[in-house]
Amino acid sequence: MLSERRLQVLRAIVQDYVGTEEPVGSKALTERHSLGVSPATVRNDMAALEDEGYIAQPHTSAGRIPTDKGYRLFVDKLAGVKPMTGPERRAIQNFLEGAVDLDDVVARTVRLLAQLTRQVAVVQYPSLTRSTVRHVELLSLAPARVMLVLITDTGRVEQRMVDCPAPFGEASLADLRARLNSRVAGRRFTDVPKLVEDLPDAFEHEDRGTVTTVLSTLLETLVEENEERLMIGGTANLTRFGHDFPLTIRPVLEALEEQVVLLKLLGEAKDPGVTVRIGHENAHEGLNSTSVVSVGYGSGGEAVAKLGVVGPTRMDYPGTMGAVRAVARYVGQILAES
Amino acid sequence: MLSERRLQVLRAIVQDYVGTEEPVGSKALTERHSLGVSPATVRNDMAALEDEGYIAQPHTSAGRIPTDKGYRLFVDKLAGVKPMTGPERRAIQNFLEGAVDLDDVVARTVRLLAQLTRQVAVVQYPSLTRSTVRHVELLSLAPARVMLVLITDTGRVEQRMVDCPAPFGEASLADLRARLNSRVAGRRFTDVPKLVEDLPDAFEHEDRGTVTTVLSTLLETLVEENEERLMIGGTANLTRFGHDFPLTIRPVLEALEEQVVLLKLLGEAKDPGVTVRIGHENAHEGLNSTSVVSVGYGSGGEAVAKLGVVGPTRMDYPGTMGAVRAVARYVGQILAES
DNA sequence: CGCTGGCACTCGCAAGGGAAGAGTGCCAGG
DNA sequence: CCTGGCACTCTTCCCTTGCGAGTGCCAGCG
Repeated sequence: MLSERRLQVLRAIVQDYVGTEEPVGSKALTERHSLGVSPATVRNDMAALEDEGYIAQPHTSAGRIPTDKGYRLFVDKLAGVKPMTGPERRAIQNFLEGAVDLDDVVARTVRLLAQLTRQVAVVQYPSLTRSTVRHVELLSLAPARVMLVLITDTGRVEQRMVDCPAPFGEASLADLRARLNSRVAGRRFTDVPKLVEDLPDAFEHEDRGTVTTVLSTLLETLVEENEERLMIGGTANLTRFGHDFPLTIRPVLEALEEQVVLLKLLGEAKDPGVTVRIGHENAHEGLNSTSVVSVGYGSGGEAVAKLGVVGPTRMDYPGTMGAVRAVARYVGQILAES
Repeated sequence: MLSERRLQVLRAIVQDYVGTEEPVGSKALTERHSLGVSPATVRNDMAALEDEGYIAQPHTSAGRIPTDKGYRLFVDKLAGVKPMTGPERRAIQNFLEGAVDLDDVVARTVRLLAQLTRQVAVVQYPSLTRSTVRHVELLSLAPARVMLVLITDTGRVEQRMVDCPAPFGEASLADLRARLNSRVAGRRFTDVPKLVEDLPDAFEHEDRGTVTTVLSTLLETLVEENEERLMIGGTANLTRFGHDFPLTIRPVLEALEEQVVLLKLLGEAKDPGVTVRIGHENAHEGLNSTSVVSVGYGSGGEAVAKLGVVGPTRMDYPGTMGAVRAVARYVGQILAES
């Protein structure tokens, strides 16, 4: 177990390193923080912290930098979440309120997060599977061609083209539309399959094929998980990564292009609160020198999607966590209103 | 006027520099290209080319590199567009054919372009203003709340919420929907305002306010030009920019985040064919060391949107132009089919 | 008149060699 | 258990030197 002072030393190291981006030595530490002890004592503490794996030195004659384990301890025990100031809150609210549609909400959120944290922001569109159905619309485009439009309570719209096995009359279409909506409107996506399974029985034999086709397209749309879209922004902030950054930035950019990777990344957040994954805790190897701060957001009490930022492990954790949490909260409000 | 041989020297310099990324000297040139003259002669030609501003030398004792003006001459006079090979064409087609919806088409196009050119790809969504209306749908969400869904022939879907001044019955809504569609379906967006201007007259007095509101929302959606969305990808290719790239890459990333800038960039393409803007020809100053290769694409004969790539001025122009042109062509086909 | 080989010159770049400085670990004393 | 002192280890920076690539110019040749 580490003594209280050693924890303070670790905290000081993290703070200084985050600020200066340079390995921090014992002398500088005692000068900048009033620890009440001499550099020599700090050196002993540092040696102990290094033995435990919380810090490391890049070269023999350099100062110490925190390891992933060190950051982890810092985040878990030593740092709180820095709340946003009043003006910041108001700015967030103002900025988000101007949004005209879901795309716009997401776009604004990304920009906002990127600006606040000065890092790369990732925002997932409200997930289909956790939303409820607001309305299903069917449009006849040709005798045997129907367009299916699905509208969710979060304002998201999905559309699919359906090629019917047989021509489908306007009357039947209207009938299907009405029956479908009366069953699924307002229901959760996960409940929809059960709710519609006996629907074809209500139709004439000749229409059943088409009804079945339409329904299966609907179900496909509902479960289609690769339809989990997201938006990223603030990639220009990657240039603040560090000195050796050509090597670092490349895999990060590549990872950011892989939606699958990103979704998994955000998806790992399980806590109701802000989740932080540091360095090697990220499964994807291109992101081994980055940390991901993420949180769920949603219109009601429950999270329908995630958002977060990706930055260097050397980041201002309290500030970033504060910003992420605040933005998620306000986005949730905006979604609830619309 | 430059002699034929000097033009060949310029072409050789561009080709070599693009290949090696290093300033090219007179000796290397004569070795790699059979110009039929000695290095000394080439030196004279180089001096002349430098006087004319087509090439420059980074340091006194280095080889020459092409200037923007040099690239311009190369693109205009010295290089053709390299057509895609058969297998490449087939790969493009296969890759694009799997798309399920417009978003997917655009996403695939971006990935494809980025991979083919190994550069940053930018694809604009088919513009609203140049498309035609496939269908307008109206959904009653609450007594005085209507959702307007607009579907275009390119498969794009836009939706807006409309708060009505007065409650609006289902019957009136159905009436409006029918009248609206019979007038505008299949028509070009630009014609819509004229087509609907007398529509409120057909309704009862009490509904006119609502009809007017719905219509004006529709018109807003049609003209809303900042709704010009686009998708970018392949940013990881930025790391191949060059050695001094931390300085170069930053402004480029920043420019790429500004949709406005990008749209303007693509928009500048006026030619029916592939447009190339080299270095300082780009208005935006962050893109002074990049070239933009863009072209319009569309489902029919007419272009409804643009796509292109952004890369270092030192790029393989013939290959890039070929890829951009081919992709645009196939995307157009895909859009026409859907 | 244009091309060619030769030659002197310029300069950037890489390698080598100190010198300086930062930071550490350890030890003896309070 | 903390502190000041001290020897030691590296990295970093700077300066010098040598090399090589590439140029520009010139005299000669077809």
